[in-house]
Amino acid sequence: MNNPNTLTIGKLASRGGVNVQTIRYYERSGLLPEPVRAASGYRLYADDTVRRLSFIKQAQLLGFSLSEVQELLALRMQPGITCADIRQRARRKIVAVDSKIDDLRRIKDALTRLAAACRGNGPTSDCPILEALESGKDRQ
Amino acid sequence: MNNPNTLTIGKLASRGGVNVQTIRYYERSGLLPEPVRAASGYRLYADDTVRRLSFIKQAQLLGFSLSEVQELLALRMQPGITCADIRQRARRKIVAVDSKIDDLRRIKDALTRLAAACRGNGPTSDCPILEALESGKDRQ
DNA sequence: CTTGACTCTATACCAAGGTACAGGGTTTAC
DNA sequence: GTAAACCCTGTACCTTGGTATAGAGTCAAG
Repeated sequence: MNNPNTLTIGKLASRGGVNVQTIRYYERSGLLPEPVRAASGYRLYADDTVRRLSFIKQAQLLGFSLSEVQELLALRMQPGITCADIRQRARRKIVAVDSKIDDLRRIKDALTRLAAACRGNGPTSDCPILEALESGKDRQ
Repeated sequence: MNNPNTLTIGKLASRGGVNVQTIRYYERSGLLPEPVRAASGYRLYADDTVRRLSFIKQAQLLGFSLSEVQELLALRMQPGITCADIRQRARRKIVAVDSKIDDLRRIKDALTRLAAACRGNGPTSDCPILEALESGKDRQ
């Protein structure tokens, strides 16, 4: 029983490294359960809520949106859900991240081609970069 | 003089492949100049406005934000600005895109490591992915 | 017992890039 | 000559992930 509801929202915020407003926002969004309240109406959190905050932040860092984080949190609690289901989510996210990397790579290639085509002297009226943008021919 | 102001906003929109609202939005944002007006108040555009719309869209596809597009458009008109200035912008954008690619690659690596650590059998309570998220140890 | 720090709710605001709607006037096609 | 299709302005709304502000109540220290 080292888990009494003793954290006020401000303490939870500073331990979790987030803003007080953010915690209330997460509660509104369903990412954090509604906490118990003191007689004054103050929210009181258990210590392990810090870990839940950490979960949310780490998942965000890995590219999961808050609604995806919510799904992960919900999955975790559902009986019959296995590790494989979670891994499935991770794999789908890997595919999505890969696709974004490809997009950016194509963008980079197009920019690189344009920058190489531009000799860097002469007025902007002759700039191949600007010409490509106008005619829409920068993607080969 | 094959450039009279004959395009209504709807025709410009369909030729440019954008929404009528979008054109008005671009005007508000300073990306498109205020067009001349018919006696009725209707906007009338020259044919080459289609090229300007194309410029905007292509630059967006290359990762430029609308405010950056605005800068490019402004640069183009400034006397004394050369091709090299434009190329400079392109190179800065390449660096930014590269940095985003690196971020995504790090994310992908972390996800891949986690997915590999997960054997896929067993309950979610033992899932290494979920554990990593909770303890914040997924980045090595 | 007062002052400052904390908390409460409700609401508004931010970026970015638009989209939608209301309530009117205009133009075009039949 | 009328109905559909178009255009006008102004305003509100959307997403995502929060942040800020107002006005009020509460808690802890001196």
